[in-house]
Amino acid sequence: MCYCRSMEKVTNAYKIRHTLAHLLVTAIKELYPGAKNAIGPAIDDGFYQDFDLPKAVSVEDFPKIEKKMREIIKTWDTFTGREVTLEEARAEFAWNEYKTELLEEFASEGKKLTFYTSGTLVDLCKGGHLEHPNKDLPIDAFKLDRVAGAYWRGDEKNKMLTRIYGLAFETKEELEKYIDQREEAKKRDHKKLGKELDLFVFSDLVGSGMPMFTPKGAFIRNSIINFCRELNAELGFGEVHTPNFNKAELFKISGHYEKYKEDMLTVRSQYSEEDFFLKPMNCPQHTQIYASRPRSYRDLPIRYADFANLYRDERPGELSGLTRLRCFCQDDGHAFCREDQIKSEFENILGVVKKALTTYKMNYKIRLSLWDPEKPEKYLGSPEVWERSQEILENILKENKIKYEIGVGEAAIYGPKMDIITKDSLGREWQISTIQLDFIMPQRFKLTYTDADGKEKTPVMIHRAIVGSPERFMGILIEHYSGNFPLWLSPVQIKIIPVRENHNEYAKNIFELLKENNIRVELANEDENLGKKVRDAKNNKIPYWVVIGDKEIESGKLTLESRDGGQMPTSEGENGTETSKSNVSQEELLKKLLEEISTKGAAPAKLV
RNA sequence: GCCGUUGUAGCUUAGUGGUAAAGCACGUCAUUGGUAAUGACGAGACCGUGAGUCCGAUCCUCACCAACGGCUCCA
Repeated sequence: MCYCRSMEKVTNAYKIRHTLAHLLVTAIKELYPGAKNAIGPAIDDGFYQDFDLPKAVSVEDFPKIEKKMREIIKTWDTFTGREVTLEEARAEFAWNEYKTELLEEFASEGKKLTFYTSGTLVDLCKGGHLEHPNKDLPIDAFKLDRVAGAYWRGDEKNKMLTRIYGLAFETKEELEKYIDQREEAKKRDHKKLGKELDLFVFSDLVGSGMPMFTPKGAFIRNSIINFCRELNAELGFGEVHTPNFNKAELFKISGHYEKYKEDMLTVRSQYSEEDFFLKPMNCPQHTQIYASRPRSYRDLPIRYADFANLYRDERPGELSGLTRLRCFCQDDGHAFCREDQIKSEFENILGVVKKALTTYKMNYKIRLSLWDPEKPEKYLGSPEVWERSQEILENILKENKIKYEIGVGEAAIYGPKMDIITKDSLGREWQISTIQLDFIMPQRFKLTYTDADGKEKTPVMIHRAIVGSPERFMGILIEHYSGNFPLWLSPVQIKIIPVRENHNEYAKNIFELLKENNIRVELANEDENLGKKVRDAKNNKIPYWVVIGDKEIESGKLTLESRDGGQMPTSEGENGTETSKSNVSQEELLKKLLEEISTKGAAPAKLV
């Protein structure tokens, strides 16, 4: 069965991948009698195929399955299709409830039913195969990759099927290249680099999804937060400080209790009947700061920022490094404003988001996240309010000529949003920045302001985050920079390396000079040889180091060396590239460092 | 939570039904060395946790915990 999306381009690689999915079906049905095949599309790096299997398949069975596939392919001369009647289709797939469900659905939608045949295979399919599989399929350019569970039709209420993933390319070389690239990407993995560079740790005793940041890691996390603070000040967001747990009542009014109770952690007090909850977000509390005194239309927008810890009871299988945690924070902010202020508020925030991501040299895309009108129960508020608020957001993007894609069903429970999406080293997408429009929460908390005409009105609430969650963002940044943090984010910025013991004193003077100027400097005065000291600096991905020996002392000039040849690190950058050397005076060194730190480097971020 | 994989020293890994090996890192001593591995010696692990089978379990079985890759979810 194929799952060809009509938009999909039927390239040769597509045909190969799609044909392989059919081939896998045939092999599995021979090796596992009683196996039922469900869907099996071509994907970016190969294909997958879902099965309902009589017994478990594990990766150890892959060689046997691949061998069978290579046998069967010899018997596939042609791949031909023909249209069939609903009756014929029903009869052919009476044994397979998944196919039956699909063919009934296609028929009811008035779609044509087609069977495709090759060798002994007969499958319900739209087409898009190699015409002569035995001649055209490169049999050494595919490899079964992994096995995973997947719910039938993506619904967790349905039966879990076995999904077998395969890698497939047009040539063996491409396959090998892809596997190598994936290995390389794994070297950038923030979980691996986080350990190697001593940035954060987990402990079985502390619990899963609860990272502890070491001094170096905490430095980076704090630097990310402090940069958010600078940007918040620019936008007029005043930082507030709020408690970590609240009465349940707060979340009942906000609506989170009803919709997200399962994801909230309970706190019990021996002095009160009702449970408390560790807060999974800050917005309800911020409404109460707003509500603490009467507000005039002249006061708006009123803007609060918050970096409080948040707690979410994520399911164990969903946790992942720093990108998905149970305890984390957001660079959260809420603006309460009038309707006529929505546009400028959004534009200002968009501008600052762009500035931040430009500074970090991140690539990103913008998604307009809308509600799913077919599942209104997932959201708060009436369809009219949703239509109106979605239109406002879309118009802002259009007027500012900003490229965006639409994400149906990606909205927050209380309103539509603009999300900034970026990728990790393995190509998985993560939301970072977000700007959300909310007409609902202010109503639920009965927030008001007095308008120019003396009447009480309800403000609009804008929820926003510049980097999303500093922890997640740090994980993505580690991969983005391959651990080669720019100078302003580096826990250690420069290392002073004396060649021999008798150079230690001179080196110490330079160390003190830099330290007095708030440069994060280390002195390598341990009794080790030069090679080892330099190696340590490189392994720790320290941006700069200075070697001090007789030459330097005589000339009064320093030999400054840089981790990345003087270039700012890129996501393609890696350890071990050539370093650059230059001779500078102490004053020049200090000036150069201070300038690079204060500007944070600068080059336009690419909108992809 | 579900499907699959994994868990041996700080790190990376080897290995076995009879309580375990190596490299790096670490410590001591020697080496005063000009840019990715100076030498010698030493210390370091009840083999994720708990139970079971066995004369005996790191190894086999079960349960739990945790990590990784997916699915679902992601305020």
